[in-house]
Amino acid sequence: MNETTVGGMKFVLDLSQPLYEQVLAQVRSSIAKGEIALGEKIPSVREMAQGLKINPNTVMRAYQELERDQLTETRRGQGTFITTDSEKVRTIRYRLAEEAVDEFLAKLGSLGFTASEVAAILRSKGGEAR
Amino acid sequence: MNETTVGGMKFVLDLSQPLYEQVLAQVRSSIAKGEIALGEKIPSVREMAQGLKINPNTVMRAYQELERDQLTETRRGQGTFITTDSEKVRTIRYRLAEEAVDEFLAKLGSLGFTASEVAAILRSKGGEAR
DNA sequence: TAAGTGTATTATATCACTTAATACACATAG
DNA sequence: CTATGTGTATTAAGTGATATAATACACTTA
Repeated sequence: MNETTVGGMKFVLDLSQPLYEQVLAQVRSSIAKGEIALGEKIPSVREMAQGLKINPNTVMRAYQELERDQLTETRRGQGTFITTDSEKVRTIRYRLAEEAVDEFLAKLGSLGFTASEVAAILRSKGGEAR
Repeated sequence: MNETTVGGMKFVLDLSQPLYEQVLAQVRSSIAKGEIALGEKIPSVREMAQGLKINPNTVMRAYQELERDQLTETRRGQGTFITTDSEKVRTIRYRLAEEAVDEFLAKLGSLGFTASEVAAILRSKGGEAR
């Protein structure tokens, strides 16, 4: 596993997905899990780019999407900071969860599984989400 | 909704995903749900391409993946037919379901949801998968 | 003033996807 | 045998998203 740590956050990047989406998802995950404190500064665009060995523009793209979701606030000349509003984090977290659920149910629905079948499958694997 | 019907199967294509994947998924869905009978012939590559207004090569790509999964058998000069082996269909159906479950649990796990939380969310929306 | 922030711009390269145009091998109806 | 309809292969071209590179500018702080 090609694992890198930048600013206290772990990153695993591959080529199966756009890099900016992976960076976005993994920073967001750190925020959602509370692995990074509210109000805390995250690495600068250039730092992150160097640490991950990718282009600053690619990091920028991820950072801008974080700000669009109001998970971060950027202060010109200072850096990018996690929001101090815990309600924002909660909201985004549940929004993303709901999207995942909808997509999941749609996919299983298209395969002809009923709700109770889905529940049964999940019960047999449910131990995996901590 | 840009809906088209070809060979008794409904198709909705958009630009959010590769066309060949959408065709693949929607034919597969028809098979999994039993909307199309085992052994039945599906539209020829050219027919399907014309009906969906896409390139024959794109349809080919979808059809070849169906055959690789052994959901179809192709007979040169005759056409493409749904497998007569119901066990094959069952197998693929569960494989796809399992993949979807794993992906889903991984995603919610990365958002810091526990198994019981996932179960709770699903219970509140479970009515949607038939 | 210098160094470190976010941000914008322009250019280039690469890759997946899609289309287009042909051509070939095979099966079947006439 | 011929015509038509199958799957299949090949080559070429175009498009769009992604990523990199190089540079510049506005702002903050030590």
